[in-house]
Amino acid sequence: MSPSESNTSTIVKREKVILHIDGDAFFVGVEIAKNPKLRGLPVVTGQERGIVSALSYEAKALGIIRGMPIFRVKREFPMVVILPGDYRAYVEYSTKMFDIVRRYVDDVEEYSIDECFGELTGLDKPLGMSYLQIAERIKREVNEELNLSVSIGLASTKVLAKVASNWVKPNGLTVIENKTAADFLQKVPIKKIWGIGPRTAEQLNRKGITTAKDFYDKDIAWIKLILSKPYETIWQELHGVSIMEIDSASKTVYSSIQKTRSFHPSTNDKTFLWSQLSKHIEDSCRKARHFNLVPKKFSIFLKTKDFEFVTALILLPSPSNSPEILLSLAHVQFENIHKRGVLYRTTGVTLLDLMTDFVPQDDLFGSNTRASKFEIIHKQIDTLEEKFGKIVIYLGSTKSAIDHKADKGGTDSEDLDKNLLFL
DNA sequence: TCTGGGGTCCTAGGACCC
DNA sequence: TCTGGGGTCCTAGGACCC
Repeated sequence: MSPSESNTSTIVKREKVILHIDGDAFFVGVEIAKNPKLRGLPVVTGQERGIVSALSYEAKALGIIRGMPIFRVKREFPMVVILPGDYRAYVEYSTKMFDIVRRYVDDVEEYSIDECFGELTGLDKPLGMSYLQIAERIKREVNEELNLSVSIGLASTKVLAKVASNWVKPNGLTVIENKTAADFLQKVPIKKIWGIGPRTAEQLNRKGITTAKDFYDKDIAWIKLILSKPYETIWQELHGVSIMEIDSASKTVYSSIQKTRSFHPSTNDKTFLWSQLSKHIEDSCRKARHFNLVPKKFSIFLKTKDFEFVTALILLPSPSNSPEILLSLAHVQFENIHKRGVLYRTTGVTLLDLMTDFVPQDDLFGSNTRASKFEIIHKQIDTLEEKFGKIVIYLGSTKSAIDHKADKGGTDSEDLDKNLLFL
């Protein structure tokens, strides 16, 4: 190589090849894989939640939609098979699906339980297959080994790969080349593009942009002028310029931990609302301890019947994942934000500014000494709970939230009584 | 007392995703 | 989709500092 060549950074910008794989009606797909007799039947999951979480294509054809109350499904569509969610199995199948992709691809981003991206760029030569053949192999192996239907997209960017995998569903395999991207985008409503939600779609609609092609045809300067950075990225990606990297670092750290629950009917009952928050604080702290994370602050919120948020942000004097500490601070704020006569439908807690491996420093006022005692207790409780394989111990302030759940569950209430202990 | 210009850090809130 | 639960990222604006 001559000096001039090496100087002029002769990095040929090779187009990337990105694969996106998306499970078809994943939860229901797993249920069918577990029990093939269900194939071809209208099936929904979500029995335990009281609303439809996932549904088979046959169920969709009947007019059932996600979020529909289970009682309505029972009443209006008695032929439908209603199943409780089996999250363990979904995770298991998900892992197996990603493992199949990893047989061919090193760089895999697990985007959600039923979706991943894979970086195929340059793998055609070593694998001795075309990119399309690699995708076909992956698809066939998932189909045959897991009895699972998936749709795959192949394109030069993540955003286009998402468009592609969505193009033919279920059981599709679609390639979008940069040359033909515009033709595809003509038939895609702008709100269907990954990263463009209802707010931005509406804003764009008002400016006459209704299809992804309309957006594609705009000048980048125009995009910059009226939208923010993420939308510039989307525009570039639609044009085949890969900006978004495949993020294969496996996800073990969280930057926040959230627990929320809605209930029906909405209520103003202070004791009940507080016990819900109490449970959320306990559950979120438990999760934080499990991942060895400690929040520096946290927020509590109430959502009104009309979907209005009221939140309170609380700074911890010293980082802690002991619920007792958070509870005492949260209680004051709860008193502040709870308004008489307002009906609430949801409560929630978010742990924020999570630090890892926190070792409490002693301070002059001994507040950390207090925290340490709680920490010791919780460590012991966590060990105990792990041994029994289920949660056995809650604080007294949480009791009525648990009782409420038992009421709703009906048959579980005996079980719950036997295995729960309140401090 | 008033006047600049420019940098960093933090926060609240908005928007999005599955 | 009249709306479940769990997340992430970006940005405008304020505080504070030369």
